Amino acid sequence: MPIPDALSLLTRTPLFQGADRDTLAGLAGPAHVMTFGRGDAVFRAGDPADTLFIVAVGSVRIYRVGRGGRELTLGIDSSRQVLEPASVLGGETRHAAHAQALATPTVLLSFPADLVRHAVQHTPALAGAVIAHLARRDADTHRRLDALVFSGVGERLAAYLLEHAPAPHALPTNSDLAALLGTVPEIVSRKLGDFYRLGWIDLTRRTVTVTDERELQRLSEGL
Amino acid sequence: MPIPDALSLLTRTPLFQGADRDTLAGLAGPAHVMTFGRGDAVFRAGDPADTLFIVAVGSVRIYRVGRGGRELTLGIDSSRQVLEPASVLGGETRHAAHAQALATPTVLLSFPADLVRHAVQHTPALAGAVIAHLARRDADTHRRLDALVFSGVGERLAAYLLEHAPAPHALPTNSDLAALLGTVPEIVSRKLGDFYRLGWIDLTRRTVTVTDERELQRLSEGL
DNA sequence: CGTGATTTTGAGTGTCCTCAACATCTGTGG
DNA sequence: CCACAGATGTTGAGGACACTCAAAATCACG
Repeated sequence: MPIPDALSLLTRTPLFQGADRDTLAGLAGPAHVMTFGRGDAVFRAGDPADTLFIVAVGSVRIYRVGRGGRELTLGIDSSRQVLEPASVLGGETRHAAHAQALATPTVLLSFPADLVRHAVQHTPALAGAVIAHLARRDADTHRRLDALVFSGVGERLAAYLLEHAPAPHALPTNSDLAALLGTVPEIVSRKLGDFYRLGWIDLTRRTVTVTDERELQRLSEGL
Repeated sequence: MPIPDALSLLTRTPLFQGADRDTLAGLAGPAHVMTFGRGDAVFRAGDPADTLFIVAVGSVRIYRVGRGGRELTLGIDSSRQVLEPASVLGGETRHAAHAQALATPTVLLSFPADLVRHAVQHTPALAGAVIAHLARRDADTHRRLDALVFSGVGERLAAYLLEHAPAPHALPTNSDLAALLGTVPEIVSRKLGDFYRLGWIDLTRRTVTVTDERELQRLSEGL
């Protein structure tokens, strides 16, 4: 499990494409390496957002908690992704969501937020990459909004399967899927069962494969 | 109905705070003035996103259309707001949503997107303002996401009333409210009726006032 | 004062959620 | 290799909520 050094990770981080080596080297200096185990909290909503984390190894789930402990996953960041860039790079002082390591080990590099903000300010190419990245996130989130308003769990699950299971795919737990789709585990179970009975997916030992892409497509688009 | 000249509008546009006068003057040159009436389409989803619009007079609704013609309002931009900054400033080539003028007249200034992008690239203070703005939008949209997942129409309507009607407030039509809250007009009507009967709001000739802030607050937080 | 849009209300339906019981899987230690 | 415990998955029943369709009432405006 090699832990890449800060500089080589930075140069391969999509968000930082376009920054010259010197700028990145200046950031790499004060970097810290942090290691987490599955389930560990990286930060919690309300914590000061004074650190920028980049995933080196493993992955991290960003989520919010609602009434009754129900969770909504906002995103999952794996290698070379930046956690909650909006909170840290826009001047937010506190995190708006929780972050939790998904794998053991999950290795993160941490950078002082003000240093990163400074580098972004003074490196036009970097600023451009950050803007493009935030814009893309904005578009994604809006797509998710209208999926929640305009379609049901069936549609959203079908879309998930089409995206992840053209080839055999190891399903997350029903709880994880539910948090991703904005529902509860029982409903995920029922819908998966429905799809299986309809012959649209194959499902053995938590491995799914889409077998009738056409029908799932039809469903995900709402008939 | 004075139409401000492009430069003075630009200098007072929040998104462009921090740019020096010369930069803005360079943008103001190629600006066009466009006038719309209530209901006119400014652009539609799928249109090329090669123009940046800033509202000078009136307001513009950004929305998406789902199955059965149901609409979801993503945002309403009024004076000095920039329309769909994410599409135009992040390198998107097409608009992801529709935009429609809400008032007669609605006056917009239009700027070539590549010019604006260029200015943003080369003016660090501008880039910083754009990043902060996009980050704020990101946070807002995530708040909306979890409101949709974790709470019902009643909660969302209560939150709307608390935000807009501490003082008497002219209600939009039920259809408009429904598009804002992610539901249908009939439900808005019923919920407003409930609140009225409970004595939580006063409602005369489409003007609402919150009369029992405490109860609405309780509801909007889910008991 | 009439016409078209909007609001209100009723009735019926479907989806999702909750709670609870039961089944299955996974990994551990005997 | 088996037995067990805890986690996860499945299924049933009941209820809450939002949506649809349709009719009636009200409003806005010329």
